Amino acid sequence: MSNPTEIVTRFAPSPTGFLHIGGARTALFNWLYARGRGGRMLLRIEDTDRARSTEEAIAAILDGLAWLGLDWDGDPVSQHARAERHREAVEQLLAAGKAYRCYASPEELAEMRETARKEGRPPRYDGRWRDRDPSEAPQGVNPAIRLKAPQEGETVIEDHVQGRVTWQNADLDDLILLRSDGNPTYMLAVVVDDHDMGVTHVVRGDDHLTNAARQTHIYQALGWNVPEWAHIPLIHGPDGAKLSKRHGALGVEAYRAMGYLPAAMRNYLVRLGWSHGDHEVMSTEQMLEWFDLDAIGRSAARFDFAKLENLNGIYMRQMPDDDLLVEFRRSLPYLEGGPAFEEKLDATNSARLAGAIPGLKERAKNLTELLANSQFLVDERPLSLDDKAARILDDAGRVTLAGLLPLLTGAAAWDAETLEGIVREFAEETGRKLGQVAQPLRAALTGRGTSPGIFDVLVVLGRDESLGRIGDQTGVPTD
RNA sequence: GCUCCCUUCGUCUAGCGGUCUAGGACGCCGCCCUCUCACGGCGGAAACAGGGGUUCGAGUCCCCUAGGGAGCGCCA
Repeated sequence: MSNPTEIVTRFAPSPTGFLHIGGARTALFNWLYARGRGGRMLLRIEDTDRARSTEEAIAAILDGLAWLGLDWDGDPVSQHARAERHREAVEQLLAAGKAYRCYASPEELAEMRETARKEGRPPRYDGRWRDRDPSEAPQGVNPAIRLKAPQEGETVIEDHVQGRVTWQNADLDDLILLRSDGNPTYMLAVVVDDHDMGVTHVVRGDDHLTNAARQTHIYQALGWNVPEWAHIPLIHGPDGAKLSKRHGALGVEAYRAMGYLPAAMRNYLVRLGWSHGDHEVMSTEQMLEWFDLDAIGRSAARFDFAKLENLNGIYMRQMPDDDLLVEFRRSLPYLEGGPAFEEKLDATNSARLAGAIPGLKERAKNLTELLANSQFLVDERPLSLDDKAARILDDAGRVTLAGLLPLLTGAAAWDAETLEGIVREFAEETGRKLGQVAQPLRAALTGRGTSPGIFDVLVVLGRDESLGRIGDQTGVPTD
């Protein structure tokens, strides 16, 4: 029922851990390519390794994709569940004489690799059972099934990213299709599944590049069309080495916990290895329109937190206040200290938060910072002061506040314009610079040395709370 | 060891033989704005890995060297 020219991609993670950052980018590329061209993206869980696959990992991967805003068509396919079909394909190959039973023991195999290495040849199977008569099979040994791969000539793949890549068939060996316990190998399963699922474009990490050559042999033996390939470079850590846990190879949920926005994450990831002229910030719509496999670079990119941070800040500032507020509240359960903050969001504090968002979002590059900078809104009197605030509220600072308090108490209206007028006038008449008044005020109102504009803070906290907090620092009780 | 891939500012990249005295972004430095911190604005330092070719002309094409990466399993 599928359109013959329709593009079908797939993301095929193995559920042995979380969705790491490289996998997330691979998924994004698959998604962009398919969705940008009216095609479909499928999801397949490569769970043939039963010992290492877990339900939790599957859940984490689906959750990570959902958070990133990447969806797929149909139900996720379990590779393990298709083992019968994989065996069936091998029977077909056996019947056609394109595969054979191999009785070589693990010891023999190890020895083969050893000698090959010594002689400066690539370590590979020597094909000792390739043309041997079945009657020579040892008793009581279950054979593995190997592909009878071409031994001469060369195998060429035309890759959308890597270009034309050529291997001498002599350097490739007869890979195992079915293990001696009857279970299909990854190499076989991938080919059969991609074919059956109608995948037209295989977009994956370039650690699979050589696999493409060997898988091509399987496609050819089965008489199937070879899909289009796009092997994208891996992401490296800041030091240029393979991305490891101490770099950025965290699960995407870790980025959520650090307070990054999914949209910013997508934008950062898509620019790693791909670009469209000088465009740095682009909407998802633009990505879908511009993204192309042929424009992906061939060299590995390093993961740079500073740039992610900057992009995330841009997204936060660009986002409408209401949207950011929703996103922020939704992420609270995942942020450190978020749940405690959430508990304090009664009607009053929620209103304060909503009112403070415009001033807050200019000053935070991620939601974790936004949370930290929002803390003063829900803190209870009397506020505890951080070091900087304590220094500002020295004797002189307290005297200043004591002088200002009555004027604020008598404010005709509690809006930014009126309050600014009062404070500026007070500063002028008492021969102080505005900063000499604003800073003590800030310290008293927020308990910190930095905050959004002080007049906005006064308005957001409201008259009673503001006067109360100032009073707490002058020793003059107001309620 | 063998096979394959890669190499432009610290980082992500633009560049698809002449428009490159190499452009943008992050980061960094300086100045401005300013009630703090940010935002914003302006300016600055900063790269074609090295060597050979090809060509009238090379960051762009070819080769070599060096450096980096990936793969070489009855793992995926």
